[in-house]
Amino acid sequence: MATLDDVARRAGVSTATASRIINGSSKPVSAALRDRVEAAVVDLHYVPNAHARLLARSERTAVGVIVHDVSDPYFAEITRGLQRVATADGRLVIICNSYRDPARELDYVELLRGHQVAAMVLAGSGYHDPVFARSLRGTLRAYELGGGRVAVIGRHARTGDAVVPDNEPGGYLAGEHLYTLGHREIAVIAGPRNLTTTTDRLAGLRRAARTHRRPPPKVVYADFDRDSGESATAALLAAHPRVTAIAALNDSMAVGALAHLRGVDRRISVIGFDDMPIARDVTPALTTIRLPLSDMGALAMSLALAAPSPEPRVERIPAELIQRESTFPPR
Amino acid sequence: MATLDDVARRAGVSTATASRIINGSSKPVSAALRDRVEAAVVDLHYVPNAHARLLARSERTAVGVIVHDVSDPYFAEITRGLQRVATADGRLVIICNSYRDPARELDYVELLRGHQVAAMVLAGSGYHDPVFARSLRGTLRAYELGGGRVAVIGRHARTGDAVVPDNEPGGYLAGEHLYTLGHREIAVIAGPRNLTTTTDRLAGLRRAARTHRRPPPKVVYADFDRDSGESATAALLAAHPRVTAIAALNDSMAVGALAHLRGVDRRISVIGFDDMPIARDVTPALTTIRLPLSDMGALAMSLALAAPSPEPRVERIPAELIQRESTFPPR
DNA sequence: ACCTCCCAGGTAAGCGCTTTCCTGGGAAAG
DNA sequence: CTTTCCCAGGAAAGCGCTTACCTGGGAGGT
Repeated sequence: MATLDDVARRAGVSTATASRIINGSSKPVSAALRDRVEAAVVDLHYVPNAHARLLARSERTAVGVIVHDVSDPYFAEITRGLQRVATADGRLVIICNSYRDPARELDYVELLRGHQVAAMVLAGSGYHDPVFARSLRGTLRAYELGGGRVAVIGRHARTGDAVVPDNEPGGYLAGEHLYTLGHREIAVIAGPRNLTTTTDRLAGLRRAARTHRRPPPKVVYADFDRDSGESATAALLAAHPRVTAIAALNDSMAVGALAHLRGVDRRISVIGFDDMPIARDVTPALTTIRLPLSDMGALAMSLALAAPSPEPRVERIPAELIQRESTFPPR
Repeated sequence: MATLDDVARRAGVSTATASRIINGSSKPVSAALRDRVEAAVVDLHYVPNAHARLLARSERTAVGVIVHDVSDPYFAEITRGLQRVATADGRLVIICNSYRDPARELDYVELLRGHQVAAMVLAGSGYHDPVFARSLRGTLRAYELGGGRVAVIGRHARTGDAVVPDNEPGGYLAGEHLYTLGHREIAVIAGPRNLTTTTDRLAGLRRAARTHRRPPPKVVYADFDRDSGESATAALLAAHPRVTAIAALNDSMAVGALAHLRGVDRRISVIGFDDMPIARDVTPALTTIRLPLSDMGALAMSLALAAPSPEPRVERIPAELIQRESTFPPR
């Protein structure tokens, strides 16, 4: 690859001058030299080495994002928001998929730190894992001490800038909706046990049961994806024949539940969580608890990019019930 | 941030020794020094500066990916495949969204080049735009001359390693399916005109019409997303009342078409393209032309990571008709 | 005609690493 | 007790940039 040196030599100037021209420095340069350098750049297809540049200046410009999996629609939506504000700020974003593995998440934080990102946002749920939480806090602290900025989405064992969705209230809303429709026996398809998202949404559902003086809902744990939602539904209906409504802790699993129900002859309500784009296109259209995913991403990125504040900023994101056709009174 | 110098000083060794220990160099080092350095690394939360490291070694390790939009399920699937093989190879992948803007795509190629990526894969459709094609070819050539590797997905105006899906044959399959069912008057909801994907799929549909001795299908152009598919359907039905079947050039638009149809009282067949995950969960379940998206991504990344071959490698990906419930004979 | 001043342009010192090459001292050999 | 060899460890030269600082010569002033 052509280097700045090559360009300078070809244009017959020093690297300093070439650099100034290429970067549009404020230092005045004669038009003749400028033309020669620009011509050399084109001829040589010169592109500055980003690493050398980052080393030389010490401003950091890229930002990092750690999600569980970008190809999961939930994170795809959040990422869309993150990207929107990062790009508007002229920043490259590096996306890392942790696939819900705390160890990998930690590795990625280190990797991003090594890449000198200006900020990072952790967009996945928090984990119930004290050991992991300690290491994460340590690494993140070191990063922040070095001038890095971080924002998280969701409830993490860490104080700092965060956008935290109303998972517990959202769960409550879901439960309340079902009980109000007249369901007496409901079941929950939960996500992985070690995620705070699961815990919180479930807690809301349980609170709704208490408020409505019903026994706690039956719970079956699945993996937050469609297929495990589908099989969990099968297991659940077999084990608890009296259940008339199912609350899935995210829309993917709710879609799986719907798929299973399509094949069996039982009229069971299903409510999801998140309001992902598919929700309105499945049949019956999915009743769900909406979270403004893309806005949450945008907000998190704004926090991460904003000047650090002495007080941690915590933005609560309200959840909202979206009634469609997948919930109805029991017969 | 702590530097290697800090670590070396704290451990009372030279930076050379510290570097060797940290990188597990083959050079033997006494256990005592090793322990001191490792302790210093932990104490200081030291993480090597990736940029400095890249400058010093000259091996490039990251890879770049340019897609139209990761949050579009089509690209999400492809990206999943790309990531799978890149991660297995221990590489960081940098994802860039061009949002179907050729200029932005060009910018990203330069950016990735600047970041010294070992390889890049262009995962979006090609464009019909000779000027753009020329610049792209130039930049890519310069990149490859510098030792960079590139692979593309789809038909691009460029010779080189590529995985190219059977878009034309797929379009033909879609048309054939519809004509065989007995439809005589069909319409297609196409994607943006400047994409080769649109052209190719459409060409297949037209060929099917000729083969079946039918007039060419009515065409309306939309944006490859759900909402524009929905409104295109409305426009189309108004303009061409005799149409009994619609072929959408991707599943997102097909889903939009289905959504519109749900609201009107007309029994019209819809066939999609791609077989995205949602296809089986909409109602009626979407008949579509399947492309193994995730495998295509994986394959493209393998090509990009493999040693360069003198002959360009072109992998054709067959398309397959998946019959579900959204297509049926006209009444 | 001579001295300042100014400014376009160059010189060179890093940025944080890796790695080649060199060094000095102990072990082995005589 | 020397001499040779070997090897752990260090010095230093870059990698490709940016930028503070320096320089030389023309313009302006007296």
